[in-house]
Amino acid sequence: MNMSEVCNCSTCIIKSTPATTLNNHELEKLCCNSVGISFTKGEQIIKQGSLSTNIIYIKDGLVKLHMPGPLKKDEIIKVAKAPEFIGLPSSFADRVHPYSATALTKVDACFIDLNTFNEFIVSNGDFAQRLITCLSEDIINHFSRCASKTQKQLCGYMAEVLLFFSENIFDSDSFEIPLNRNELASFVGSTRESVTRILKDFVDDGIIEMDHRKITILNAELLNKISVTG
Amino acid sequence: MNMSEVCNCSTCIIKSTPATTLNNHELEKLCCNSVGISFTKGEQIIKQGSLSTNIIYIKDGLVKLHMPGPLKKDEIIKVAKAPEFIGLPSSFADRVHPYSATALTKVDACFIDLNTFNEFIVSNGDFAQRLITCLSEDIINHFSRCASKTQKQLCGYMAEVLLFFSENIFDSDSFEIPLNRNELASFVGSTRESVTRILKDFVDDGIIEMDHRKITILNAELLNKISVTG
DNA sequence: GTTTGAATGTGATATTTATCACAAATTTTG
DNA sequence: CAAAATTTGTGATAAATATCACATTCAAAC
Repeated sequence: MNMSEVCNCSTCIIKSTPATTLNNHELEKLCCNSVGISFTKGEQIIKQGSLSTNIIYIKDGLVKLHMPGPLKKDEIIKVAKAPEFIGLPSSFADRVHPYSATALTKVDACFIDLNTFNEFIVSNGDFAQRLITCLSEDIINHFSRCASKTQKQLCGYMAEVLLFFSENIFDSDSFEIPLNRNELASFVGSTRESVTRILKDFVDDGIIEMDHRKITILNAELLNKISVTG
Repeated sequence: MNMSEVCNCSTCIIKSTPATTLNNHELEKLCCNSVGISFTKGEQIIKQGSLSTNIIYIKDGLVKLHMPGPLKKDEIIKVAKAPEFIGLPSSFADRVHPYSATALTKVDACFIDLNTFNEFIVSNGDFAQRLITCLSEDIINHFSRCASKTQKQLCGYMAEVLLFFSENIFDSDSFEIPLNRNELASFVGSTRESVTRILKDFVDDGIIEMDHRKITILNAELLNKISVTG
């Protein structure tokens, strides 16, 4: 964790949507009440159970949100890609984070003082409105992800997840999955062994090519069909 | 659907948390831009795919939020109990409802003009803040429900659902489940037959008493243990 | 009150996925 | 680079749940 980041909110080019509504004065205030922090791969950004005293904005990198499920098993709720806020809901509801967040790559984050953020919400209606949109989109995404997970069987959901990485995260047919098999399992809600087997099936059927974590999608159309069919 | 409700926002005693921050002038405005509508059991309040042009606030009754999952199967996302907003996220994100809402009992609802609501967000910071809290709580609840659903096996999640109805909805050990077996199945993410069997097991083990949809929890402690153990 | 249709229960069976046990490969560490 | 630790693959088996087919009960309509 490196806190020596020198950066200026006014000139920052990776502003969040809400932050684009801030005027110069507000941006200065934001700058004085936030700090840039870098994390290396594997470092914990949010610790489940801790108090949420900062708003966390990811400027660069990939993050996994995960929580120990009702049973002991760790469950990955979401793989988030910068730029994006993480842990927003817990800042406004419980105040205590129900989940952890861990860096999957090198991550640059801004930690913003919660009170300052709240002042913007109260004093700047547009800011509040944009923030509400961010939260709303997050819920809706989660709804559909959850529905897929419950209804599709494993191969269908695995296919969806591969397409998610390809389309939403890496924007490429070829990418290195930032999760090991165990993490993949807790992302799709299954076990390491089952994940291995499904992936092998995809390889055998010529749908993907795989070299450890490196995956190349050879037949996106078929993969999509599997994802849709379930 | 009955639109002849006469009610006054200023004197309304089932105000939403955000609405408690409104001053007299704003309440009057709310009143002019909202309308009370009643629904009978089974009526559709939100139709999936329709445009969200109103904020919907449930003043009385039970509602199910449900959407056709990735496969054809209907999935019940949530059983909501008044007082509560429904369909909030879609009003601020997509504008098109990703799910339907159907009355499980007689329902009294307020349909509030979206523009008016947005004006409050922009002009009244406290209103915005309370609304953000509502949304945040909703996400966090959904996170944990989703985690339970994926990780617990059916009997564990069924137990959780029974306790949910008992504790969160009816506040009683004895209640009439407002869903038929098929709906229950799409709530817990399983099939009608499996739901029947699990429920029967609970009866056989003396954990619940059951007469059709009427359920009495005899051994809440054990039910809770099953829910926690998964 | 019969009739009709929907909802529910139940057994037999098939599928899917988890679990266990261990081997092989890979990465990390000293 | 060797040793240790972690991650991954794989087969055999078990467990959970879905599916199918049909009987039964319940609710609604005439």
